[in-house]
Amino acid sequence: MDEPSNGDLPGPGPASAGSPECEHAARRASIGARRNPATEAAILEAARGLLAEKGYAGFSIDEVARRAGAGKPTIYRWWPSKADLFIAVYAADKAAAIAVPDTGDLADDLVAYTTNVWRFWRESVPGAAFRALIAEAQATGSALEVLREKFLPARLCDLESLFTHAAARGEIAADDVEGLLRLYIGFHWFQLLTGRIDEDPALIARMVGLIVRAGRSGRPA
Amino acid sequence: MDEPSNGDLPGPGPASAGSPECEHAARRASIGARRNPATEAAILEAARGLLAEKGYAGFSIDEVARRAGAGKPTIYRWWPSKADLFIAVYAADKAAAIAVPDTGDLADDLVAYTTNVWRFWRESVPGAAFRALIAEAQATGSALEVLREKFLPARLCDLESLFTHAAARGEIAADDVEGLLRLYIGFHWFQLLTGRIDEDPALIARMVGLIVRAGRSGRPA
DNA sequence: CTTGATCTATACGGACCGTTTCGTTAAGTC
DNA sequence: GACTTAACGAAACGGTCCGTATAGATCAAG
Repeated sequence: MDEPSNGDLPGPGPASAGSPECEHAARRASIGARRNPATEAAILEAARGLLAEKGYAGFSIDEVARRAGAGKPTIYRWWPSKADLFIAVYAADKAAAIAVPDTGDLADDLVAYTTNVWRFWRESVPGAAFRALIAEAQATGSALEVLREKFLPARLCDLESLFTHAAARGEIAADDVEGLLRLYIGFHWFQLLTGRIDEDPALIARMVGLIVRAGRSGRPA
Repeated sequence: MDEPSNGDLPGPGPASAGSPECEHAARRASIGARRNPATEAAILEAARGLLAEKGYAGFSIDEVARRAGAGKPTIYRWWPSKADLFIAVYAADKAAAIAVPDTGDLADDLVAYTTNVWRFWRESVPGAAFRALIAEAQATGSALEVLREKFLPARLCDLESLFTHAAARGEIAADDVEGLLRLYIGFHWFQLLTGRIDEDPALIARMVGLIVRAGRSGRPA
């Protein structure tokens, strides 16, 4: 996640003294003129939990702020849009995420990889974050841009490497890599967006079979 | 559009309020214990216009009611959710919509059909309605159900007939029809949701080529 | 004439938005 | 040590939208 880090903030209010100070120790005050990691963690964790519980519909900045015990301005300072927050949540889990198999057989690799990704989407928060991001992208143009220019390329490179490796081995035609990739990604989206990522594993094998066949029959003889 | 009572104007607003001649829009009163077609048309037209202008983000029931000169309860009575309204808007235009080619060649048919559909999505409101419906389906579970159980099957049958006809001709294996259909629909969605339905027509031909090849190589020899 | 469904209009309580103000805290700088 | 700078939580702003409730008017059907 990139840091906006624009030093273009309106100055703090004029200083004055005197206040009731009998608060619990739980409050996370500023740690000075820099970002408080505890605050960031609390916000991301709150966003994560809220997304897991309520999904896209029930996701609000107000509620994230409440849960995190954070101020809304703090959230808006670093994640100017919901899309940014969704991406951050996705990225936080993505680290410990998905193994990219390389067995030397495209079909086997695709089945293994797809099974992993679907489980990742199904069993953890990022699936909800991904769906939310796509939905948000249909609402606001800036979210669409973020999705297309920033999120998508990063997400695709693993899958792309599967296809390019297969092309290097001669399993499929190099010219078809991009088309096959797009076809397969589309299938992923379709399943995710219609709530069908928990279907029969045999479906994965069948669809992978189609993809591989398409690529194989396009090889230069 | 039939104006049931535009001549005598039975007192707009409270009984004493005068100057009916100054009113530019005739108030649509009830026409009795049945649905007023003029009201329905006005609401759908307002929804259509609003969707075209503002897209999913700027779409609100309040604004539709304002534009249609209708009461919110009237809208909620017939279209309990936004999803229902989106579907109605889509269906209203779909009538005069998309020809289903049948040239006897699957690739030609798919290219022609896809070109038509993409133009339909691009140049008219239903594309926005479709995107909005998908987005809404990520937010609320009921919208997802409507999308999956009601909207999708109706939209898919045209495309499905292309594949089943091709299977009947022996162009592709009958077993692959459903998989190919899902693959191709997924591609459609991916392009639509990432704002790429205006890309190079050559893309369509290339992707259709992949699909047809996958089906062809799966035929029983 | 009564019943019942449909219409517009308005108001409601509540949630959320994105921003602003306020006073506090502490790191960085001189 | 004093001053500057920026991040912090809390609260409140005006505004929009939600979905529902209420009220009075209209008209078809029984």
